[in-house]
Amino acid sequence: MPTNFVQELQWRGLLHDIMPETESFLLEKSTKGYIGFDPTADSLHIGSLVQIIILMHFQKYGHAPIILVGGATGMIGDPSGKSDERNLLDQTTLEKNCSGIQSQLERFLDFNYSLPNPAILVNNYDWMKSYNLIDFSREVGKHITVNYMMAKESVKKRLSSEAKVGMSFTEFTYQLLQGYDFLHLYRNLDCRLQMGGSDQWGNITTGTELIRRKEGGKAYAITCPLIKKADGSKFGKTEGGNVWLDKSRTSPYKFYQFWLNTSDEDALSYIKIFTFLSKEEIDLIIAQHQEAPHQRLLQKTIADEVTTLVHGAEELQRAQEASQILFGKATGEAFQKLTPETFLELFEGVPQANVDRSVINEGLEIIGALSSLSGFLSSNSEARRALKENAISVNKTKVGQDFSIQNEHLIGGQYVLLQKGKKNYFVLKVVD
RNA sequence: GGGGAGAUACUCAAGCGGCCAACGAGGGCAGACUGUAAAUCUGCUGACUACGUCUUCGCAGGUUCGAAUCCUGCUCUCCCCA
Repeated sequence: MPTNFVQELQWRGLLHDIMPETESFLLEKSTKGYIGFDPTADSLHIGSLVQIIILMHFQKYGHAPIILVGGATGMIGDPSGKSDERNLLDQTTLEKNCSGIQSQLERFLDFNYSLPNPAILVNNYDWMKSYNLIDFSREVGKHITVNYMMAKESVKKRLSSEAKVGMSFTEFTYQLLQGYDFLHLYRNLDCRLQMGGSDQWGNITTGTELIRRKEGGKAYAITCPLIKKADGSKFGKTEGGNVWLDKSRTSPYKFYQFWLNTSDEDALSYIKIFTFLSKEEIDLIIAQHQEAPHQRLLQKTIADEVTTLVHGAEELQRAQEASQILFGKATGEAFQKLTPETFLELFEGVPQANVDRSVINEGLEIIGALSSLSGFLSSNSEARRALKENAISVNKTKVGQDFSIQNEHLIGGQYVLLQKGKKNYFVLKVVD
């Protein structure tokens, strides 16, 4: 059994790099630690979920987690892990994004002030906005040499020949701003620890260095590995793009499905990273999974746990029911018996288009229904192609090129389900 | 400022006057197989009123019966020197 925060991260595979003495420091007393979140969108995605979970563990072991929303640093753009210069975000977008992220985080961490270690949320725009260039140069710039900054991996990479474009001064300065954040939190909130993905190590150490030189203080750092998929592709992406935590961007059903589709290999590590199950429970599940891999107990457990964490038990149940209907035995006839209510719940978040009832009365050609009329597929050519490849189903039944949609195909007299392949759905809604 | 190289579809990358809607690779999509997985095999991957037609090879002109391919100008990128 892990007895402290660092051990917990360690057995879960969440520990990549740690500054010496960090573990003993955390054992000494309850402290504060922060992770920065980039407000590049108004919702967090599952990439950030790892960071959130780390903060949850952190709070669980009696420390106070600080969330720093990068309202100011978001305006600059972190060069870490990027080979191109980033686009700058404008201020209104940033404000909107910051507030979106804040409200999401409240779900995961306890902000209750009566606790000894409540979560705290800060936005670096608050102290950066009025910080002028002269002060910055004198207070921060003076203490860090360019030589030191150039030695960082994130900078080196951009200066080397493998980079396609040069690095702007703006991005070069980024590490100083992030370093200053740490200094600011150290001074004002007595924050002694910064955590983040392993790509942040350089930026974090600029902060600890700054604290050492300015204040003669000791600050600590922990990074976690970047989550990778066994096949090398990027974690957290699906055909539809990012997997978001906001249910209006990624429906709970899709979210559930994302985890359910995890490969066996990845699932072994994900269950430790993304669930709060104990080591004993996890070992048991893995053993059972290996007995009967086709049951996919491992994936189901992860999907259940994470969906509950992010969307709650009620949404999980719906996602499970939806999955049952879509991937269970229900096909063709059974499917067509659905009530419009259930149908709608199932396909909440699935793209929709309206069609006039008169069109259906005359019989709607499948090619038109797929492309020009609905926009499900981008062209008639693509529709023809898909039909030729036997990829199109209407109401879970495969159809060919000459199929046309009639009144009898309507579910509850109102809906038709179009489908390309196994996982791409589209709903046609008939309107009078 | 001087010299050199280059810009081709989602990405990389062939093609260097007609046989080019454009080799190949990657990616993506689909089908078979399966566990809603992985691996593997197969097909597709500019558009359309579709055995035909139309629009694409940085941008704008020109030469030619005919150009992604030749010429001129422009824009942008990279490399070397200062």
